[in-house]
Amino acid sequence: MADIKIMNDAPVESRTLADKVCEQIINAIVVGEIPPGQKISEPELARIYGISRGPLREAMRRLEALRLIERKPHIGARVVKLNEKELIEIYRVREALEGMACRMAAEFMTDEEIASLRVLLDEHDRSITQLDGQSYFQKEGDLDFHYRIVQGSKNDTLLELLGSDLYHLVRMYRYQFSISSSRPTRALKEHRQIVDAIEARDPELAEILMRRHVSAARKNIEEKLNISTDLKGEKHG
Amino acid sequence: MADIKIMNDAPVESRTLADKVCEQIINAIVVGEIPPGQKISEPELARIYGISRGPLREAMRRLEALRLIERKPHIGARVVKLNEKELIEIYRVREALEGMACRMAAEFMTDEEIASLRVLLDEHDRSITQLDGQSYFQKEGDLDFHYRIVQGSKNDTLLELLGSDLYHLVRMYRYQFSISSSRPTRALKEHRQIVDAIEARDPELAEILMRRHVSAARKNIEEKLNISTDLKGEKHG
DNA sequence: CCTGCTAGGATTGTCGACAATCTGTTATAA
DNA sequence: TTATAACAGATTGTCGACAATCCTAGCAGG
Repeated sequence: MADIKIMNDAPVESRTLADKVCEQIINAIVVGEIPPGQKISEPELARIYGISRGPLREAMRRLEALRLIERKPHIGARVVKLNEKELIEIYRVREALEGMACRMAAEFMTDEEIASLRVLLDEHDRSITQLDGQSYFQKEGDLDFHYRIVQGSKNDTLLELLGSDLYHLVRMYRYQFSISSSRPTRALKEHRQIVDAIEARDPELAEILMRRHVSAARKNIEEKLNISTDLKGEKHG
Repeated sequence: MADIKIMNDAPVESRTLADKVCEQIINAIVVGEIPPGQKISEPELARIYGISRGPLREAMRRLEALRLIERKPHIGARVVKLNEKELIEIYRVREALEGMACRMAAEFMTDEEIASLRVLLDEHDRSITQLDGQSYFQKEGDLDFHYRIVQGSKNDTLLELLGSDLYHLVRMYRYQFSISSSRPTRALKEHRQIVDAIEARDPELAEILMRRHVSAARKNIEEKLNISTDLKGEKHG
């Protein structure tokens, strides 16, 4: 059901071709349909999506701004190659930004939004116990929670930065590295603590908890990456 | 001398037309040469810059991503209208992002970079005492300092978010609202404290000081805006 | 006088074709 | 055999023209 209803604000309105194709390509890249590092052939993509190169190039400009592709003049565009360094960098940004968002959410979130957030967490709880925390929660469900917090900050700039820009990259990394949220139960517990702080209207605590939550996720990834690189190194010894 | 050498990474290389024109338009908008709220006529701009509408539209897509213009399908693009709400929002984002940057700068900045930062502050000091803190420091000099901190974080994602995206908007707001840094002497003092914390390799303190520094700037702006709106309200009574 | 419709003009969105640049190959010479 | 240079093919960058949509002025009707 969920798909990515979160991300697109306009449903199916009369948008321009470039916009529609852009969204399609975003999803194709995020899901891995267009693999990372692959060169993007403008004529080929134009043929696939049944449009001309004009709108396609406009869409690619937007993809470049989203850091989903990299362009070099007269050479071409490639889907971003995933490297762990940038992943860690993004989590640093998330820690700062979502910490601030959570602080502001504790101030400005409405009681209805908080209640709705609790319902969402209950859904996650069921999803975890039933499905052993595999499918939904690990992919989009977690971002769903975080997105709502950012919404609650009532800061549109923050919302656009995180929701429309960075989260595409986060989703992409999750699909590519198949990063499981590793400890869904633990994460859910932290989510509940965060909501508690927001409900208590305690901005400082809310920010600290969110920062620790994101920071923990980053450290977890760093650890996994180190282990995997260590294993790679062991092979030679 | 300074101009905006900070922002553009590539000097005058063989870039594409769209890129060069994009940069020109960015500066035109930031400086106010193209006034806020004005509708952008594609044929006219294309004629002015001597290019076709194709590259121009690509440039405009980038401008849209930078939040310098707003596009509506089939209607047109307008230069963003400046409103105080968004300005405050941006300062919240800066507080979070630059706080994190400063924390990381305290960890990863090289001794040479720190020394160079001190030299910069000495220049600012002279600039203030000589020119009564009017011209340079208030406009680009302050951002120069902040940019170097972000560079020192060694986090390219952070650098791109702040340096290539948000700072254009910050510069624009400064030109439009002619926001003086209000208390250059005070700001310089805070800058020195920040550098001290970085030099002491104290990430926590560095982050706190930077956040307070940005937060103080935000509150100062809020205060000014409230006063001006109050005055507006008084007129009617 | 005001409201709603219509036609004209202008602007945006899209397309196909041409020019400039890069990449890979091949031929030639040291 | 290796290195250099020219050539061919393909790809990207740019342009002008056509189609679709929107804004506005004018007019008919109430």
